[in-house]
Amino acid sequence: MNRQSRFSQFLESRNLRSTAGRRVMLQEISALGERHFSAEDLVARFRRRGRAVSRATVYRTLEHLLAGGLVRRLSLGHKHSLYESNLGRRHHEHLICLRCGEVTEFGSGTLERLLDGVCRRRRFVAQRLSIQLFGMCARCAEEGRAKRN
Amino acid sequence: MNRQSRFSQFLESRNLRSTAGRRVMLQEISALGERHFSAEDLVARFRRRGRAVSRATVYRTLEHLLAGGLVRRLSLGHKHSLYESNLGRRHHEHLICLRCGEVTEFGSGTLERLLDGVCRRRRFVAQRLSIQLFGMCARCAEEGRAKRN
DNA sequence: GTTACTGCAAATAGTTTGCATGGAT
DNA sequence: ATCCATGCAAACTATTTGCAGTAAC
Repeated sequence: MNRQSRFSQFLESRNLRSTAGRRVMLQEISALGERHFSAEDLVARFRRRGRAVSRATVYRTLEHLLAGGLVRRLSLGHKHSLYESNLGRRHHEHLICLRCGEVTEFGSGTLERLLDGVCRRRRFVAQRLSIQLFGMCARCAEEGRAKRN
Repeated sequence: MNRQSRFSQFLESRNLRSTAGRRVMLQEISALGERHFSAEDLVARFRRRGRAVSRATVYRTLEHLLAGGLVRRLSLGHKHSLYESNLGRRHHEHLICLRCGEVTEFGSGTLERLLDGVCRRRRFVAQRLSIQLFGMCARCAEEGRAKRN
């Protein structure tokens, strides 16, 4: 099932209406592919393309997309949230470089199985994982080493 | 090495001064044991005990304690940060119940080794892990099941 | 004596909300 | 016709900051 129809279905299932703003948002988010984006990024992109969607609507729609599992919200150490499209993507988590800000992704079946085990043992029903490793990427670590020598 | 002397040492190493406010904060945080607390919690506790430390100082001192590794900052899904004392504690991560808000901890050597491997392979130097599982605790899941039947 | 620390209040930034109007069903 | 969605601006919340006075070294 594609993004469009998943969204329509979600809207219908909750008695939400298919409006221009919502369709544009879904479209724009699809266009962003695997990139991370903030609410503000979206507002700016809409402006640039002359299809204004207000900040309020962006935030409200993001809530719906989150509830419907079409996007994922990330906490990568900024005071604002970032989001990423969540359709047709393998589960993954993030490595964040504290020096240059680079964000890379990693996924691991072993990791997921391990956490599944943790949950099963505690009869905890996980709905959402949030895993981030903060540190220094290879390049920055290398530069740091060079400087110290 | 105990908390007090680790803190003194940290202050000294950075040319920071040992002030009343900072000592009181360290004390109060020790008294909180393994509990999680917000910046605001601390301000309130100081008020109640008649040893006022201003909000600004609380935030500024928390920064130092974080830098010195004496406390850890947690993102448990609120808009404010929570903190926990980080001395004499085994590494652990958190399970957060989205229904009742209960937070439980879990630690796993296997998990740490696994993530170490991920980092080594990418030559990423991890400084800090942030792992949260959001979902439903055993009790809430049970109640949910009961209600649906 | 020098320099760092503190408290206050104001500033900041991201996000949320009330309300009047417009649009989907 | 109903009731949900939108835009605007104002509200809100956690956190940060400038500054003038105070305390540690």
